[in-house]
Amino acid sequence: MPQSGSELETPVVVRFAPSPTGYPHLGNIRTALFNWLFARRYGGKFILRIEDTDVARKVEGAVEMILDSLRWLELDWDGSPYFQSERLDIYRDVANKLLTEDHAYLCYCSPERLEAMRQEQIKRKQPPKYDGRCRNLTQQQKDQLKAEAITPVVRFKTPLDGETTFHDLIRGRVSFKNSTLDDFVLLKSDGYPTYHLANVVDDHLMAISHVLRADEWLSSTPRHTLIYQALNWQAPHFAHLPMILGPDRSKLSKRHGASNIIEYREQGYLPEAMINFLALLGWSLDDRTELLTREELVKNFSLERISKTAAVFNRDKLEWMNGVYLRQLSLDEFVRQATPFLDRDLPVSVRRPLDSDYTRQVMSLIQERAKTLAEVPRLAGFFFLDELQYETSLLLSGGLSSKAAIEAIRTPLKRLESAEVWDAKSLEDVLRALATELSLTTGKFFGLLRVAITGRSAAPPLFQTMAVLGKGKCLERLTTALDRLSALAQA
RNA sequence: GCCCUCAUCGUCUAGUGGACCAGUACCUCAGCCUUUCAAGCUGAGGACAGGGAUUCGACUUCCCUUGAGGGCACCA
Repeated sequence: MPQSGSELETPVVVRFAPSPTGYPHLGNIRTALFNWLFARRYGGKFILRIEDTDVARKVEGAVEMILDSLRWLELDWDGSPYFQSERLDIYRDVANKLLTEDHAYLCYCSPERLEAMRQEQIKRKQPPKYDGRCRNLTQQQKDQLKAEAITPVVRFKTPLDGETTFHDLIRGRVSFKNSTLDDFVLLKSDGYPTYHLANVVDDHLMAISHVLRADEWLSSTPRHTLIYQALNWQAPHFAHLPMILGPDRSKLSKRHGASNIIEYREQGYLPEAMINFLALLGWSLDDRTELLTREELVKNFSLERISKTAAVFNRDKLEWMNGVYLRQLSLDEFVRQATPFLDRDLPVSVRRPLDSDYTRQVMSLIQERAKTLAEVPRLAGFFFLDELQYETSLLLSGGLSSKAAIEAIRTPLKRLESAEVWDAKSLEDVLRALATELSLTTGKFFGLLRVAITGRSAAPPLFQTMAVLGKGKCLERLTTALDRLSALAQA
C-alpha cells in the first residue's frame, strides 16, 4: 500500500465532505486540515463537497458558515464546491443499476414497522438491524405492494455470510463479518441518497484517491467496500483519523463549550495558532517540535505519523500556543488584529474611533500579556476609561495605613505636577528617589501607585504605563485616589 | 446487547526488541529575574492498565482480562 508521497501511483485527490448542519466544529476542521495538508504535501487536489442529502436537518446558511470557516483558516479548496443535492439523478441511476443487477432491492416497510422492530430487538438485547422482510418478496407480493402506491426505499443486498475486509492506512487490516451488517438503505423514499450511496458514488466519480475521515466512520467502511465491490469499482485508500474527544472523553459536541470553529475566531484565536494546534492533535513531527508554520506542516505532513489514539482536546495548550503566536506578531499586526476586539468589547462610554497612535502605544504593553485577542479589552481597559472602578481598600492592600498611603500619594503628586518631561525613564528616576525619601520599599510604593493609576494590582510596568497614559490622566487618577483615601480615613 | 477500534505522565505526544530506571510540550509546584502581572530562564512532580506467552532481553511481538471511544436510522 502506498503511504508516502513521491511514489504514489495515482494522483492525490482528497475531499472535505461536510454536511450543512451548522458551523463545523473542531473535529470537522481537523479532518479538513489533514486532507488539505495531505493534498498540498503531495501536490494533489483538495475538493470541497457539500453532503446535503438530509433535507430535514439542513440548516439555512450553513454552507456559508463552512466556507467562512475554511477561508478563515486559509484552507483553500480546488475548483468549486460540489453539492450532492444537485446530483440526485446520478445516485438514482446507480441505485437502479444495483437494483437491476440484483445487488439491491425495493423495501416497502413503513418507518413505524421498522421502529417497532428495532425497539423489540433492543428489548430482547439483540443488535438492531433490518430483518430483511422485503428481501425475498415474491413477484406477486411486489406487485401488490406496488399497487398500494407506497414509495419504497432501495436497500443494499448485503451478503449473508463471509466477511468484508479492507485495508486502512492507519489501522491496517480491518475485517467485519457480513452477518453483523444489515441491508442498509441506499436511496430514501424522498428520492435522496443516503450518505453511504452518495459518498461512494461521488468518491468514485471524483476520482478520490484517499479518504481521510474521522474514526467514527470506520464501522461504515465495510458497507462502502461492499458497494464498491458490487459496482466493480476500485475503492480509494482509507485512512481513519483518531477522534478528538472533549475533556470528559466523549465525542466533541456543543456540550463542550466552544465547538464551532468560528467561536474560536470570536474568542480571539489566530488562525495560524489553530492550524498548528489542530495539526498536533493526532499527528506529530517528532518528539519535541511544537511550533510549526503552515509551510512546515505542508512540507512534513505524512500519514505515517498520524497516531491511532483518540486525543482529548486541551484548551490550556491551545491558549498557550495562541499566546506564542500573538507575541510573534509585529506590533502593527497585533494592533490591527486587536482593534476589532477593542471596538467590540470596550465599554460604550469609550469614544470611538480609538486614537490609533495611542492605541498602538497601549498595545505595545499588552501584546506580551494576552493569550487571546478577546482578553485584550479587559487587559487594556484602564488605558481608555475616564473613571476607574475599584475598591478603595485595594489601595491599602500593600499593608500601608491610610495615613501612610495618603502621604505616599500626596508627595509624588506634588512632585509630578511640576514634571516637565514625562517618559518612563524620568518617571522612574523621580519615583525611585521618592521611595527612598519616604522610606518605603519599592514594592509597597509602586504597588500603591499602580492601583491608583490602573485600578488593579496586576498591570503592565508602572512607569511605562504612566508614560503612555500621559501626565494629565496620571495626576487626575492620583488625585482621585487621594480623595478616596481621605474619605476613607474620615469615615 | 452486538460489531469495530484504541490503550505511555492529568492532557498532547516521542518511542517500530537492547542506546529508556522512558524524551518533549501544556498544566502544577519551587527558584531566578523583577515595582506587580506577563514573558523568559532553571529545576521538580508525574506514565509504559493488569496478567500470561515468545525471547538471552520487552513500552515495543502474540493472547487474555480490564478500561476507554466509536458504530449499530429512510442522520451524516
